[in-house]
Parts: sequence; C-alpha cells; structure tokens
Amino acid sequence: MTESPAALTVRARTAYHHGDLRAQLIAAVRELVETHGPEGFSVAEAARRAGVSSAAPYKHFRDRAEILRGVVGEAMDRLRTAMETGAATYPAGSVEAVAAVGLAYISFARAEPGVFRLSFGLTEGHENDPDLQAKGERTFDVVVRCAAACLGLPPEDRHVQTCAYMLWCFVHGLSFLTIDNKRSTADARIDDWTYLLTAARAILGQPVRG
Amino acid sequence: MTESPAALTVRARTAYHHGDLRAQLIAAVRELVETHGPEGFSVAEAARRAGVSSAAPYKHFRDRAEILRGVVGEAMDRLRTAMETGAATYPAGSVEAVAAVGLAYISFARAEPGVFRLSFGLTEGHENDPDLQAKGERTFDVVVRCAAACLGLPPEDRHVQTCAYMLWCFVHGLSFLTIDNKRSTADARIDDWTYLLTAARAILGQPVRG
DNA sequence: CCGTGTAAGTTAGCATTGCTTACATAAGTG
DNA sequence: CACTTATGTAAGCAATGCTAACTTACACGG
Repeated sequence: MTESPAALTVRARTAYHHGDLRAQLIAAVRELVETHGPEGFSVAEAARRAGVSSAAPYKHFRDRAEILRGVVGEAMDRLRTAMETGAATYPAGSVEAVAAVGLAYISFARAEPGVFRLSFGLTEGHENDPDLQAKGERTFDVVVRCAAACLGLPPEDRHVQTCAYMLWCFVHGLSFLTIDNKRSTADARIDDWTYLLTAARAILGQPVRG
Repeated sequence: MTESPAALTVRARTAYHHGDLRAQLIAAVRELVETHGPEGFSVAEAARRAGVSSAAPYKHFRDRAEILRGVVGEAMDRLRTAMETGAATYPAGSVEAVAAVGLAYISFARAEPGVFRLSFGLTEGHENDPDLQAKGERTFDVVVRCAAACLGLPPEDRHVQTCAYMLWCFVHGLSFLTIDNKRSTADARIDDWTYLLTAARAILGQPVRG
C-alpha cells in the first residue's frame, strides 16, 4: 500500500493484491532479527508489521525457515557486492585488496550482527538449499580471486584455494568474536585494518605444504 | 526417582524431593540442542525427558535463557579442560602444543556442534553473566599461556596477546565453517592438524606491529 | 516428637506462536 | 461471462513460555 503505484504496475505481472508482500516481509524480518536477536523473531510479528494477517506469509513462504532463508539469501548478495567493491578500491593483486575484502566482511557483521549470525548459524535447510549454496560459493570466489591475484597464481591452484580458505577462517572468526564482544582488552586498541593486513601477510606469505 | 538412594543422600543437603533436577535438566537440554539444533529445544520437552511437570524447571532457572546459560557454562568447563589436556600432550613451548589446543577446540565443535553453536551464538544475557565471562577468559588464557611459552615471552606481553587472539580467530572460524559444512572441496583433503600447524607457524612466526 | 518454615514439586491457566483449513476476493484469460 | 490462479482473511489446533495457587516432603528448633 505504501509502495509507489508506478513500481506496482511495473512488477504487476507477479503482484496481484497488495504489491510485493514478499519483499516487505523480508525487510520486516531483517529488522526484527536485528533488534530481537537472530531467533527472536516471529512470523506473526513480521506479518503484523507488514499490515497483513498472520496467515498471509504462508502464501509466499512454506514455513518459518524458508522466510529466514530468504533473508539470508538477500543478505548474502549484499555481502558479496560489498566485498567486491572493497577489493576494487585497491590495486589488483595487492595485499591491501585482500585485506579490504576482509574489512567488508567484518564491516557487514558489525553493521548487521543479527543477520550475519543468522546467515551462518542457521541449521535447518541451510545446506540443502542449492540457491544459498551457490550464493555462498560466489561469495567465497571473491576471496579466491583476490588471493590468486596477490600470489600470482591461477585461481584453480590448490595453494590459492588453501590460502583463501585460511583467510576466510580468520576473518570469519574475527567477525564472530567481534560481534560477540569477545575481543580481549589487550587487543582492543588494534583496529580491524591492522589485524586484517597482518593476517593476510602472514597467511599469503607462507608456503603451505599438504 | 531413578537415582540411586546413595547418591541422593550424599547430596541431600541441597536436594529435597527428586534428586538434582537441575543437572538432569541441563543434560536433557544438551541432548535436545544436539539433536534439534541450538534453538530447537523447549523447556517443556526438557522437563518431559526429566520426568517432571513443565513448570518444575522454573524452580531452578528463572527462564529459558538461564537454562541455556547453564548448558553453556558446563560446556565451557569441558572445553577448557580438553584444551589443557591437549596442550599437555606436547612439550611446553612447542608449536605442536599450540596446534593441539586448537585441535581440542575444533574437536569439541565437531563432537557437539549444537552446544558449540549455542555457546557462541547466544545473545540474550550472554555477556551480562559474570560467571560465563570469567569462564570465557579462563579458556582464552590457555591459548595465551601456550603462545607465550612458544614465543618465549611473558603472557602479559602485548605481542603474545595479539598472537593468541589471532590464533583464536582462526581456530574459531575454522570450527564454525567446519560444522556449517562450509569447507570448500579443494581443501577437504587437508586435515585439521595440518591446517592448525600451518596457521600456528604463520601467526607465531611473524612479528606484529601495532 | 511435633509444629512450622521453606524448598521443590503439582495442576490449571493465560497469552502467544507456528501452521493448517476453509473461505473470500481480485486479476488475467478463454 | 466462467475458469483458473494468485493472494488475502478468519478461525482454529496443538504447543510453547511463563505465572499463580496449591500440595507435598524434608529440615530443624523447641
């Protein structure tokens, strides 16, 4: 109802009554997840915020888990583009580009801790969803490409894959510990960028045997 | 009721009716969290498994979140002792000891992914609980001491603290990505131990400026 | 040995939730 | 216009978190 009529007619091929309730629901859920924790959301509350009955969401999503998967998919797209633009701000092949990808990652976690936690803490139907699986691999590919450029090797190289994964591990752990307030007092003064650069140099500069 | 009367009299100073329902509840919740996901547990079901009414748990815990905090606290103790025994299996000051601590960490995550996820994904009242906070710091101290011994520096040294934290980040991320089945196909053949040793060498071998 | 306080359990109930079923309405299509 | 499909509502079910009021059993001072 609050949508512009122009946008309504544009997507009129799929929206019949009230415009795209699906997108409105995802937005409402995202807000709820952010304010009430990753599991402190309810379909009823989301429907209430969208101004529809509590049964309406089930016309667009099979169940509660599918709504959450929708939120995660949308978030994953935003995360990937943020990582790509982060990498683009530094010369290709530089360690700074790798660190910038990590900074985009942790910045996303800081900005939307609820959605971030949800994205990686979701258990039901997370790995059975091929759409989410594909989105996840596309996201990881950003790291792989940056690591390959930095090492001067093709992205298919096993050393590149291993280094990219180790980088991901570090950044992922740093993000989680940060939003969990588990940053020890001693390193509170070290900012993200220094951490990321140091880790990138340590991991990319060392040969991996295996 | 199913407890042995001997055990009942031993702890009779605090257990009045049915023995220690508190411990039984925590065990039931741990099992539920492991089988039905970190949030797929219910107080009612836990009470049912313990053989009491659905209102009985509220005589021992204020609310649902406090039960979960109890489970997390108990799990954190087990994790810390596992890390300590892991470190003790290698000579003090060796890189292997550091890697062994990490291996204990990720082994715990693999063995009890539900509890592990719960321990670090819990949001409500997690950092407001001083008991959990203390347990967490004691756990991190194991890493700090191992890193200090390996670097030949006192545990209070800032470089030690930073390295320990970076190690924790890596292992934490690796653990999460592992239980989330987010290990890319290329590195599936590399086992945990190789990863941990490589990361420990990379992080501990490089000076950190900051 | 006997009242009494209190810890630990019970039943009953409330509000809310996830989800289903049955029904109503609106849009596109023949 | 009828027909199909998409989208919404209303009503209801079983389960949940949690509370209130009551009951039981132990512990202990006299």
